[in-house]
Amino acid sequence: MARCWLMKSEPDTYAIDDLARDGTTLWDGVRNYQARNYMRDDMKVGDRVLFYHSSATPPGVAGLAEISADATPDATALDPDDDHYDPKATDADPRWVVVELRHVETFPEVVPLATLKADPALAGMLVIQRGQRLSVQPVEPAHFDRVVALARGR
DNA sequence: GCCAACGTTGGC
DNA sequence: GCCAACGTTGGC
Repeated sequence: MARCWLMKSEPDTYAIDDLARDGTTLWDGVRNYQARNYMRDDMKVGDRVLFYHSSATPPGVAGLAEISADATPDATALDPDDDHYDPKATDADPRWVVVELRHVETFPEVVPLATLKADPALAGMLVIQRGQRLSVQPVEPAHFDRVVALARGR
């Protein structure tokens, strides 16, 4: 059974429209161990993803994606010229991973964080918790489906 | 721009 | 191993 996830991106850096244009993208630059462990250990091809715009107006879920390749080493950690370079990463122990995301759908309108917070059906969803900064989060299937329904105006 | 929350680092 | 200091995230 495919799992469900929420992945955050600042649209100024990489937005759902960029993913729609590219088709697929390598999700690089993650430098948080919990997020990495989810990507490395639990994400599998075919998993469903809520694509979330953070630090946006408004912040919220902008569309859907799916995992199109399992975790592989993150080359940006090994590149001294890259913003995400990690001097502790080596070829033998790359430390960080990427997964590949494929665009599935761009919602007609972003489902705002405020809407998620106001929906009783989404009580307990991680992204609406105060102080929840994790950029890769597991999502319960019922919550995932509810967000999709909200995007459809239902 | 502010600030709360959280993760990481490094001295001890 | 503790914990203070610092850096980052991200909503508002």
